[in-house]
Amino acid sequence: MQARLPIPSSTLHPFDLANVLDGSQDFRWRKLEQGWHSGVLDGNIVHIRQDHGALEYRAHTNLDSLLISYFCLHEDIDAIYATFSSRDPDMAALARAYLYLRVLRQPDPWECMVAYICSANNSVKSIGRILEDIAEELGERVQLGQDIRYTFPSPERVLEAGPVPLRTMRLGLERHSHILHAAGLICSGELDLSRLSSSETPYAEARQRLMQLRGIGPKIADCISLFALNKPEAFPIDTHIRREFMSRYFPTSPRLSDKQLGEVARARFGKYAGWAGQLLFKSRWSAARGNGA
DNA sequence: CGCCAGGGTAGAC
DNA sequence: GTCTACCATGGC
Repeated sequence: MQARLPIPSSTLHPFDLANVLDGSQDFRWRKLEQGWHSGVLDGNIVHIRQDHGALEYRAHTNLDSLLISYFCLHEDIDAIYATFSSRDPDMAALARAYLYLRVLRQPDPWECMVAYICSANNSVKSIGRILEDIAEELGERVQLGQDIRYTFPSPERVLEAGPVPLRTMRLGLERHSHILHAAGLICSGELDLSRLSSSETPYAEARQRLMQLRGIGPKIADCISLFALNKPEAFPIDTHIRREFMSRYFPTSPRLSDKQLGEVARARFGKYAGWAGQLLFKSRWSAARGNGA
């Protein structure tokens, strides 16, 4: 089936699909021809492209609500940006440079968890390759037109497959055991990701729970909280954001610890600190890759 | 060939 | 609490 979703118009922060998907948050999107993008969301293969003020997609079932949530089409984007850019000229300038940027709300916290466990000391390209390898080996084949993709396997599927497939993939840095460990906790009910995703679970609690897992430290717990658990105040601190934040705001002060930096950032940017952090990341990331914007 | 990649961990102080 | 070596793999 084909469908169209209207995109709420914003002159301040217009929607730009290609740039939104290039944000290095969700690693499995592929570019097709004529502006189409191929993705696998929550077990569904989907093709998307932007047609001016609408999002056009092809899928086997109606994915309206899933896509609205994923792209935050129901949110007041201008209001979100206003929370951190109205009182911060520097951040307002950065927001103008990256008008389109959005924090995606990934539908499967488990997949997001695996992705960012694999992100430790690894390149974005390698992370994407690992996720595709896991999907092709343990997921289910899905097809749309000539496009063949694989769903991301459930924790139950990963657990039942055991250590051999993951070990064979040579993920490096004990990542295979970290993934299997997390899958075991989810399947036994010791780790309830849907509860952590609930608005009743505060950011600090979700973060602390995630950090009890092997291979998940402060940074990766923040990434999962921000990208998949609906905790917009999570502020992942990596080398890019640290350098960008310190050079912009504290160029001469001594080094802040990660904990201090996170607290300062939340005090400065407020509830949507994570969105501000993504702007900082985008700035540093684009510069490092030689892109002007 | 060497260096780096959206860090985490254990062990030392 | 902070600092350090080490971790495995692929890209460039």
